[in-house]
Amino acid sequence: MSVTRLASTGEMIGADFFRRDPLCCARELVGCELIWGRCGGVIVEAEAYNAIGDEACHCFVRPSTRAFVERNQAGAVYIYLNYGVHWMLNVLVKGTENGFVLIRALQPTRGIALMKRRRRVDDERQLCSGPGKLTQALDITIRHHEMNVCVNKRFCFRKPSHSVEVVADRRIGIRVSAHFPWRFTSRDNQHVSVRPQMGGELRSGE
DNA sequence: TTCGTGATAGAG
DNA sequence: TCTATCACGAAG
Repeated sequence: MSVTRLASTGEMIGADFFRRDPLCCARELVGCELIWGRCGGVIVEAEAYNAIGDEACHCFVRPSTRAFVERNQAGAVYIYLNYGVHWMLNVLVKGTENGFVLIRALQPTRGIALMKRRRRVDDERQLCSGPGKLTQALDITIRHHEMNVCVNKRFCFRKPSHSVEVVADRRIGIRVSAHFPWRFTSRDNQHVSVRPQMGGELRSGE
């Protein structure tokens, strides 16, 4: 009986990774493992937000977000409370284009029992299959805001041990600029928050 | 489908 | 001060 292992190589992702552009970072983060203290999981869903020309990015409407970009280095986490309930985990990309990657879903790999207690669910698919779920499972809150994930081995990203097939489709949950195909998911993965639309993959001319 | 929840920003 | 908005999730 074969079991799919989703372990990472152990090689930590450095700041250079985030000194490029948000699309490229979001796409390549799929398959990487997020380590957060005693817990972690493989990223199976991520979205890109561009600081310039993207109405859905907080930079478009929030002066405080633009200030965050100015004062922080690539790899800093940007955390905010959504709908008064859910913390959102983003990573600052500061390079050829500035912006953020929103981490939207994980396939749990470590600290699963602890995450189940925090989430008060037993089904592993319910642990981290959404941006608000994963922050609850990993106990990510505003206290982590502005922490840099490229300098601390306890809170970092690790490169994948194997390549993953990535699907690009429209971003979800936003009311503006949703047409950009800037959501990246791991193909057929059961831990993705919402399955990509049929035919929603990257097509030429989009 | 509806609704809770609080940070943020902008108007008055 | 007041109000609109919001990258969500759970319940029904």
